[in-house]
Amino acid sequence: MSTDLSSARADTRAPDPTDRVPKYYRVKQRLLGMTEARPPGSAMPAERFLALEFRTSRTTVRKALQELVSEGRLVRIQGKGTFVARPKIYRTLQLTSYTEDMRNQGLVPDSRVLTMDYLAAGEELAALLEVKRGERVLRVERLRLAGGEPMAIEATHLSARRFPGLRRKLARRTSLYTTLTEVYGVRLAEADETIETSPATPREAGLLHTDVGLPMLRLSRHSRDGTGTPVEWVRAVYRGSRYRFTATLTPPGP
Amino acid sequence: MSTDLSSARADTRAPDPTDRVPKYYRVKQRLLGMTEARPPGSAMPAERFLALEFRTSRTTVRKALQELVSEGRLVRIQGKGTFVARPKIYRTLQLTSYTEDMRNQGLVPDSRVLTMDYLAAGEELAALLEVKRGERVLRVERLRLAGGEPMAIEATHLSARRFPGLRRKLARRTSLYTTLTEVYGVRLAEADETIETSPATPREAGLLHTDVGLPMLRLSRHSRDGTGTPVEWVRAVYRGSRYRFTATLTPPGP
DNA sequence: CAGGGCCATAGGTCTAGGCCAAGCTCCCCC
DNA sequence: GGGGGAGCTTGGCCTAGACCTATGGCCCTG
Repeated sequence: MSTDLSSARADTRAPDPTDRVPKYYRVKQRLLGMTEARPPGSAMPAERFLALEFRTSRTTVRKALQELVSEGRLVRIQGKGTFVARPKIYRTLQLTSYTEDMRNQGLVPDSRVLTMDYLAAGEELAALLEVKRGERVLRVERLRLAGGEPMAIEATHLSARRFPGLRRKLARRTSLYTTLTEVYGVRLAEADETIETSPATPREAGLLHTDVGLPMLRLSRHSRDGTGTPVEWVRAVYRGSRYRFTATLTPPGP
Repeated sequence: MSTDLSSARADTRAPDPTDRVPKYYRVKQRLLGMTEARPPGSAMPAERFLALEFRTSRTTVRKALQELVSEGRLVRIQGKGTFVARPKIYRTLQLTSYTEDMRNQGLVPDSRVLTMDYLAAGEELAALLEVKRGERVLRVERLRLAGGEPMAIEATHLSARRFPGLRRKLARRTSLYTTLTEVYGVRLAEADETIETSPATPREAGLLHTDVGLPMLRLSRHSRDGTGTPVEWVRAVYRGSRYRFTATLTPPGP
């Protein structure tokens, strides 16, 4: 086990630099084996114990564990321990509501409004919503839960002029999309979505019960109604370790 | 600077646990400021220098730098230094070819075949391609480049029986999709795609000139022709720090 | 003048260990 | 019997430093 380093050094230049495997990565693979052998929810050995067992430092074990956490295979809870995680959830990239989408997977959805306020449209936001610069925009920031677990943070921006009184109406109702249809007669027809990955900020980590710096899936959506007029602009952050997006594609139009 | 921790401890239970900011994160934000003040390609100070300047350990500086790398804001080159990165590239989630998509963004695309071999379909692959278990499947693994820079690894799986001689034909031609259409008369009509994030393996990191463990965007695509028959099954890995996916969505069908 | 080797400097990996914060258990005391 | 705290265990954060490899400039030599 300790000869591998020297043997790697022996062949001065490997044909492709594919073989150099850091020590933490081999630890990770052994841990992965342990993970797969246990049912979700079961406890892993403590970090200090693993460090002894693998004859390495706790730092190295932690790096391996952290990658497994970011893959959604382990969950760490300070003061309790490290546990095998449950499989990822699918999120459909369609114009479906979060509530609907989660129910289809047999999960109990829930939403909590974090903030609901007005702000003055800046350059970019004004262009996206087709309002004048400085016009009032309603921002609704919600925490999305599934089975009691926080899953995503979603900030929706809508023109305050176009949807008067929306703020008060939303205080009582749950679904934004239903309200838009029933009260304002607006139905979403299409949307552009962008997906990328980036690490969690401290605020996001706190709200999502996740660690700072873990990879998140960042999604932004720009939806329009049947006439092509913009309705909403959304920025959402999903826990990368819990989610997976699916979409159905068709060939480019013209 | 050192009172923040004790003040956080003072109020026994903060309303939301949003404020606890690790030291490396504050370092990151200062580095982010430096990043934004410099043009792409310019050099950042050395890690050891930054550690002295911020009165912290090199480990902490490295953690901050690593997050900025994973966000695609910095690039690190061993032996040279750390440099400000260029902005992310968009990849359209449509049934367009990689080549076409990159050209639309003014980038020079290129592909290199890594491996091209046959394998026997396992349970899962057989179901996806609608072939019998054990039937021969052609796997083409390609490295995708843009502007000379490696961007993604793509492994395409196709039924060998349905596309006889494809292997030889692909040796000369560049585009798989064009070959399918012109030689076999097959045109892709729709596809299911799944997107998630997970860390780079050593092999991927080597091929993509990236660091092991950095978040990648993992995409799998299942395409069908006009009759609904499966044509290909693709697994691809894109550099999360360089890419961003976009899709246009429509409401659910029925 | 070209080639080759030395060396300084950059990032890459790993160690050993300190202290903090969150859960849990158990026991003592009222 | 119940409440509260002490003390253990677990993960979270940070330090200081060793040793590695890749790069590139400098200098020496043929």
